[in-house]
Amino acid sequence: MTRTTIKDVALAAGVSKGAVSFALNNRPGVAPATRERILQVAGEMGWTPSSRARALSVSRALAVGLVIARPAATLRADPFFPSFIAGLETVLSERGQALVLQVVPDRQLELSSYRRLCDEGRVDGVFVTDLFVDDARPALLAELGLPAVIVGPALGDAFWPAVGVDDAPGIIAAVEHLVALGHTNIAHVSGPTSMVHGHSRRQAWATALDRTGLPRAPWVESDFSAESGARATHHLLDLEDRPTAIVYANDLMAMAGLSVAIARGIDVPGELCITGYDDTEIAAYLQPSLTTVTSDVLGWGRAAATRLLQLIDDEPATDIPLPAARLVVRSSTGPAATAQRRAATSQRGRSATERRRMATERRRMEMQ
Amino acid sequence: MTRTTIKDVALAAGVSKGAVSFALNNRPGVAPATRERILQVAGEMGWTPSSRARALSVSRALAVGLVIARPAATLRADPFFPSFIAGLETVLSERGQALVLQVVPDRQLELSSYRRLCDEGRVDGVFVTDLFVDDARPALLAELGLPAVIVGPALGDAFWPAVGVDDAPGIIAAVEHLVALGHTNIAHVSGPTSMVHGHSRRQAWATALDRTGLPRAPWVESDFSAESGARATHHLLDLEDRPTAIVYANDLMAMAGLSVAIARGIDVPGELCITGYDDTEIAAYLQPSLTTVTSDVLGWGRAAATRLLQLIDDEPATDIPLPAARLVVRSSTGPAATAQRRAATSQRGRSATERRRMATERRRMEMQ
DNA sequence: TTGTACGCGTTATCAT
DNA sequence: ATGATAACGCGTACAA
Repeated sequence: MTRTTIKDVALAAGVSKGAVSFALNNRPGVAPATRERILQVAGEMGWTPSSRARALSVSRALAVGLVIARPAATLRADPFFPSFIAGLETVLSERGQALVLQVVPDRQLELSSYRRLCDEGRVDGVFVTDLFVDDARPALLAELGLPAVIVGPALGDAFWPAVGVDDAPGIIAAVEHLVALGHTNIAHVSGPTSMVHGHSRRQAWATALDRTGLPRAPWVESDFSAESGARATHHLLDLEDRPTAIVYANDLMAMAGLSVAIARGIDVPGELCITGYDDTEIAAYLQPSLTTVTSDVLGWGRAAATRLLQLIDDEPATDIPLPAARLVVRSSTGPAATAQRRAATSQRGRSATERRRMATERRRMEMQ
Repeated sequence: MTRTTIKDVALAAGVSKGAVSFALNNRPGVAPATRERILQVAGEMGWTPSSRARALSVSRALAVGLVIARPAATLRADPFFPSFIAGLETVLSERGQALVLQVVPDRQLELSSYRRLCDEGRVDGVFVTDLFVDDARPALLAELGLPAVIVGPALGDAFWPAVGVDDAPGIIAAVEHLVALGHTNIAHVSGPTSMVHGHSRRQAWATALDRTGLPRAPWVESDFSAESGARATHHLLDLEDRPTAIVYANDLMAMAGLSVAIARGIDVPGELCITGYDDTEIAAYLQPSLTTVTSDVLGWGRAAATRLLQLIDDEPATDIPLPAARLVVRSSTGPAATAQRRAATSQRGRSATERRRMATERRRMEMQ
């Protein structure tokens, strides 16, 4: 028993292949009665057009590509891709487009990966994620003539459309939240500033500080990993003029930082406030729970997919509104008045035991 | 400027299309000199065979599929898929196979998703993950005649080959580790026992307890989420005969449980020991760091991909050895002698302040 | 080695 | 307006 083809259906319905094709893609030129009969027969025979044949004949891959250039170790800790891909899928699957995924360990292979996807005609367009400040991909894709959507904040001279949740508002909100609580020494642990989202979050932090007229605060460039977050935190806590708050560029580093603080006997948020970015599942369940920035990554994926399909089909771009990144205040941030006083007296003044008592007291209250 | 095809290359090299095809797939029947010249010309013209045309002519999709049936919320917190996919890719990409990924929100859509992938001829085979104890997919795929590899521990009457890291040894090692430390009341927080990995981990826990002759201990069925882990932990800690150790079926629930314990003023590992499963990136950086089970998910992906391609090509199965899941001992587990004593006296005996002092003392030591 | 049929829909051309 | 016919897309594979 071989696969049923359009020919079989045509034969069974007593019409030509063309008629079947027209009926299926409901295009004019087929009498309503005939169309009905054809669809009926096709349904009975359980025929679905072969996407390989279709792809060849329409000169389209009927698929789009996503290349992720990350070592497996850093990929598994990132909550972004699973949600983003889930978002893409909601749009792609209903439009009959497949998602071809490639994972490569570094940026060099990434370029050849895009090139191959294009040369082999596997995809009609691609998503570009994890953009670097100096990224070769947009130019390569322009040269290849392969439609692309940049996933992330728009770059200056964007040849390709960018679809992204701007991360600045979230970071700015975090800083403003801390300022409102009375903090004046708000440090930052950034991602690699060679990456667009590492850079933009650092920039947002600096801008927010400038706006409020606060003096420069220390920052450490890290790489989004737990290990780098821990190291950066140790560095900041060893400073003469220790910050009373640290804004991290992601949750993973923030969580590692939180642990470092606890291990050093520093009370959070009493003596040190911490904010993250991503709103990881576990963030709300930490002790203390993590104040962080959340964004609609699922919607982001939907928007990116929609935009790419428009680009591929030469349709005009519709504006897809995305909710801005939003600060979620939890218990890793708190009033600075207290924090200030405590930080000032922590070395000698108040005893370590007393500080711990206060910390536990607060936890009890949080539990209700 | 239109795409260059095999015809263009043949013309330029002064040979027939067939010759070019033979040369490219280095098959006999072409003189070495001619072959050389053809490849030379093809290289200069930058020609890569169109995978759509190839797919149609060889009656193969040249792609394999992975369908993930998870709501986005639970998908983003799972460290498994990113690593697993990275593992798949190392094998697939070098074999010229594309990975078609589908994400659907529930099990019902999952079935139609596989069916469509097959009917449209998009893939030559698929991976089946997140197997349920009573799962309809193996039968469906057998009926469709679509090659499949079950990702996970082998089921009884496996029609399809299963490739998986057995999770039992890891859980058993965790229990034995706790027993060796002197624990006698070792509870378990499981995943859904309707899922194979939820079931098998619970089973492993029970088996390990039986082996050591310990009495039945309480367990709570949860759903792998942080929220359910927290709830289960509260339940266990409210028991009359409170466990001194809890083995969780994944890190996310374990981390939530850890926070619950801390919030309730219960010292970990002093009064309660905790183990997870997955070895999430953050696990090593928690305070206390989490004892958990690690497995080579990347290698698992490689093995699954290798096996599926063998199945598709009707090649004999080669045995791909996978390292067994391994316990990683960190500081969320500790001597039970102490734990026992403390648990017994915690209500009245030793004061809360004193317990906190000891906890902090230990943290200091961990930091070195 | 070459010529050509084939895989399977889509679409342009043509006849009714 | 309906529907049939045939060319096309691009490699692969077999007969010549």
